Amino acid sequence: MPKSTPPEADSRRLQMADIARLAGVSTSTVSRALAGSKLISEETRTRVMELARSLKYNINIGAQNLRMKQNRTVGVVVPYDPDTRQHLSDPFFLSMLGSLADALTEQGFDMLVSRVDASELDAAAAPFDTGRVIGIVLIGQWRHHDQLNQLAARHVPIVVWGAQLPQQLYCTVGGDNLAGGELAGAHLLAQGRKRIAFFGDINLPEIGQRYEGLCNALAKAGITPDPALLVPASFVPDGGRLAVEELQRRGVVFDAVFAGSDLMAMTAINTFRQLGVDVPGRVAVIGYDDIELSSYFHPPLTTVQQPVREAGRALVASLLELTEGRPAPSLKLPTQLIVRSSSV
Amino acid sequence: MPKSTPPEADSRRLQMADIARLAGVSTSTVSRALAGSKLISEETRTRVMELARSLKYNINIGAQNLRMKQNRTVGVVVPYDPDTRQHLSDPFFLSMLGSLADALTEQGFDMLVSRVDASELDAAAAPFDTGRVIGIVLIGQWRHHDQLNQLAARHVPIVVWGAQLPQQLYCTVGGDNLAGGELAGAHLLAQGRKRIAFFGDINLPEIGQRYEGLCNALAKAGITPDPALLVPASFVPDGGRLAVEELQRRGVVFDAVFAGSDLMAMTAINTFRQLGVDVPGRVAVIGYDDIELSSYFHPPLTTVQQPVREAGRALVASLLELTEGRPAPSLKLPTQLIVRSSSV
DNA sequence: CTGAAAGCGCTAACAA
DNA sequence: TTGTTAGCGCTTTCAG
Repeated sequence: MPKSTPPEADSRRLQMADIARLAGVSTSTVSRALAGSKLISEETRTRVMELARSLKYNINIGAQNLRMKQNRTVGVVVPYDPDTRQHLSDPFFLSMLGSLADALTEQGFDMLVSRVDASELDAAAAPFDTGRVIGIVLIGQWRHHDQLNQLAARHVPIVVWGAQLPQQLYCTVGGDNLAGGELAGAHLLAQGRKRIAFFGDINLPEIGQRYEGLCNALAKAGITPDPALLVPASFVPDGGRLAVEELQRRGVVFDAVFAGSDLMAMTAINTFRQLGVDVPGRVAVIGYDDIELSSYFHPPLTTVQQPVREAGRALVASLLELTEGRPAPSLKLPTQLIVRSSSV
Repeated sequence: MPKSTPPEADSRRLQMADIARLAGVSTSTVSRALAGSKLISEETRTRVMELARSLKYNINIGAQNLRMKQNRTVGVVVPYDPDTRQHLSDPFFLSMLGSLADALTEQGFDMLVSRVDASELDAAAAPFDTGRVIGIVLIGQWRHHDQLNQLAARHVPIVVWGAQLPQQLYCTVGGDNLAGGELAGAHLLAQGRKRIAFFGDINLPEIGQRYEGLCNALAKAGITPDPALLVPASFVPDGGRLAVEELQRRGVVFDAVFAGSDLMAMTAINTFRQLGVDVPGRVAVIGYDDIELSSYFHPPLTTVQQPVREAGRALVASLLELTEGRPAPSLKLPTQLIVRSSSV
């Protein structure tokens, strides 16, 4: 185990006391000057600031935080699900990370990123428990509703990207999965498709709501969902391929696929191509997320767009509410159907 | 500006002194017990530990760090280039982030992620200067060689993902771009292609070396590179399309494209498709990076794989060397040609 | 084996 | 306007 301290051998790090000595004042004066306090005379203030700048002195934030009992870091944790293996490599999650980085930077906060094994989700609170961050944004609700509730009950300031569930103690920000699913369903129905297969694990709250949305759309068209068309695909790399094969094995008739994620839709389309099934001719396919590559795909993928930009901002805003002791209501962000060639 | 302190109104955070009082010992004893010191009797140690666990007490790392002058956080900074606009949304960079997260977690380090405007790159050192991190991993060398040299000269422990350059004071870890370029060129030549266009800004060190590799391959085949085949595409979202259009405008003959990134290759292929140009029939296309979606693309993309997994580990390993005062030689990681359908 | 006391680098009363 | 002093939450001599 390597030590983690730089060798202060040669040039010890500059401290406030050094600046004070060099400026011929007390550390309090330096502290005040650097903080822009009005208690300090214009003259000394600029003198101290100049000195500090020319010496490239920087305040030690750790010490400052300790003294002021403050902190401007938020934790972003990405649960790593041992089953599905979806982790920090999923394009959608990664884009959420980027969006969060932007939103936090904008607000002057630092971002401490960690991965945690989803099966021990309380570990997600570690950065908070140890005082490193003022709160946690968790990307990926999975099926850990209960563990998340426990965290919230422990008063860990946490906001989760995911679906709003009944009996929920924690704050969620998420896309409107129900509406998104319905949008997708309605679009497919409008194209004359009636046998719509759904790929995804409906035990995951978000996926479940997307499926429910699809069912709503079907209901409005007077169609009863056929359980044979529901394939419990997971987020494994080739989930789409497996789902298509399962569908074939079942020998069920279908003319459209609504996949729980873009990645799944893409692998499904590739599998169809290998099988000589024309997309969208024989089967219309629609994905979910609108990751960047969806538009580059062939055929360009019709999909439901998640509001990633807004998501980052909203997650941060809600977390800040929580850390200030105000309640943060869960939020449902609007989604949008992006029609491209894979479904028309 | 929101305040960033949680309301300690109700339940003040537990401290060591609380545990000490409850256990009827001194804080020193608690400190030692929790640290697993052998100076403490088996009995008190377990008693204290039990108590701490049952009360869910956690050591305040900030205070601990201050006192011990240590730190187990490393900064990962992603420069945001105002020109090319490539930032935290590029799939390759994002996957590097993931890989770093893994490598750091493995070593028990936390990861502080920040974005900085590449035009003020010294800001990259801020987390180090303020004592928040023990060193910096910078993803994206761009053309900021000089600024990076300055950071290194200031003794900021920093390792950069990118190309090794002459007169370089900082440590780089990167793929072997020269070999990668040559691999790609040789492959294309082996397919009988002789007029190979290159898409990318060769002023960027990594891209430049890839082009140089291509030229080496051409030279070995006795072919002189044609400047008309070099298109200075950038990383803008549809760089590939623009490059193809430029090529057409030039009216130059070509039978292959080597793109500086997979994204560029993909948009190029899409453009070719729209123009009715068969890939790989009329034009073979090869990308660079091997991002996850390359294999899902149609046609599946031939590309040069960057060793992302190893990269994360290597970057972290080198940084730790630096922080311990040891020199860290720059590293060139082997790359690999992944042949898929877009080129054969 | 345990406790008292000093101090990490900084800020904030309180005095001057 | 400035300095003195105490102390943020922890670890570690140094004594017992």
